[in-house]
Amino acid sequence: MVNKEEFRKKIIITAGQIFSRFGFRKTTMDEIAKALKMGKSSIYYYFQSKEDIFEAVVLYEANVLRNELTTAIKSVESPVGKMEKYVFVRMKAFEKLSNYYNAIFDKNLDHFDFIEKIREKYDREEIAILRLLLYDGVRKKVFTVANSEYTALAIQTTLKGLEVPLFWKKKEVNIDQRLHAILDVLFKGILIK
Amino acid sequence: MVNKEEFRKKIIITAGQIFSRFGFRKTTMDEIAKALKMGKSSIYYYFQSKEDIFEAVVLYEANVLRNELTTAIKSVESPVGKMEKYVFVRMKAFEKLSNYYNAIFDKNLDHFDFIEKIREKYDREEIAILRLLLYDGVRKKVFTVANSEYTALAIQTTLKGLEVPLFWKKKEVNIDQRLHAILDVLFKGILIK
DNA sequence: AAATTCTTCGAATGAACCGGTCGATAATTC
DNA sequence: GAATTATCGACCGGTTCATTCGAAGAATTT
Repeated sequence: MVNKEEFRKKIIITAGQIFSRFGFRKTTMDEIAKALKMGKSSIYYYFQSKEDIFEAVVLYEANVLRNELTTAIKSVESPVGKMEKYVFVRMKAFEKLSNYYNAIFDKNLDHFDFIEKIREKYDREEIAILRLLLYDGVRKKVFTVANSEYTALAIQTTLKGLEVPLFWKKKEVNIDQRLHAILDVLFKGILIK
Repeated sequence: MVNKEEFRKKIIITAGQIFSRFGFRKTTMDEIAKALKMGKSSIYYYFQSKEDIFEAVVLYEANVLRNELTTAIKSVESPVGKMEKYVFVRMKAFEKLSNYYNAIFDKNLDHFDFIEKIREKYDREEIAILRLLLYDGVRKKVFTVANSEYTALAIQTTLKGLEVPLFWKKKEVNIDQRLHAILDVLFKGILIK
């Protein structure tokens, strides 16, 4: 191995794939080890515990999401496009992540308070981004917003509302459809006539 | 409950959803019971064992697939359309079913020989359908096939080849793309010039 | 309404599983 | 060839899980 840190990352990515598929509980150390073609005990050379791996995965995944989101909004010019892109990428990511959450709501997972921390931090970042998108739209005379802070908060609340069914049942999700509808409403209520 | 058989079916459908998501091994009786809003022990009034439920689910699912396939090919007129539709529906179904298989390849699942039986029966049926589709195409002067039996077998082999990556890794599957390519090749090699 | 049958369930059980430890032993570095 | 780094098999104790069993709640029959 080139480097211990390198290999930790490999573990994080591999474990992340399994976690995201089966959740924390249903994923076993043996599976992770097998996927890495190594003995179960070897993993403990790199991580203290299963929970530690999980934490690292969530941290890593949060970073990936952050990057995806920032590149996503950079890839489009128009305020409407940026907002659309942001919302889509965000929801797509949460769809993928829903299994992590399912795992967490699973049982007595009180000791995962770091998730709460991440979520809070991420929420603040999201508000900031949304406010920026709104502000940019206003500057370009495409949006009309009384108070960007409050509007950003409102949008975030809506997005969180969309998350719920994802974590509720894996059944058919008409998310796309509802997403379009919501964006439509959002813009029609926001755009300068 | 209206009827014991009715309720067995309900169990099969509910259990099927969970099995298809987590596989045989990772699905617990408690989960099935909870999804049915009943005590775990109650399930044993309807089924002898977890394996029995699994068998019933696979049987049921095989039937569903059969129906989907026959209605699919009936929904289109042209031989090319029939063949396309058949192949698409079949691959879509196998994509969904891949988790079942993952479950089976999991461990020492030797006692699931009924799967082998079903597969054999299904393979024979598939050959029959494919041969019919080919024969129909020939009759309508759209296909030109030397020996419909052999050609049907060749097509089936190709389809099975497509299954492999599904059961290999859950990773991004560019199945759709490859499917199109294969159908293209198939028709170009088969169609009357 | 008593008896009988159908259905549900909580508690118990024994076996398998699983996260984590430990000491041995390769593999690599110095 | 000693020291350090990395891997692993075997094991442990607690947990989980499929399954059993007997009790008892509903429903039906007598």
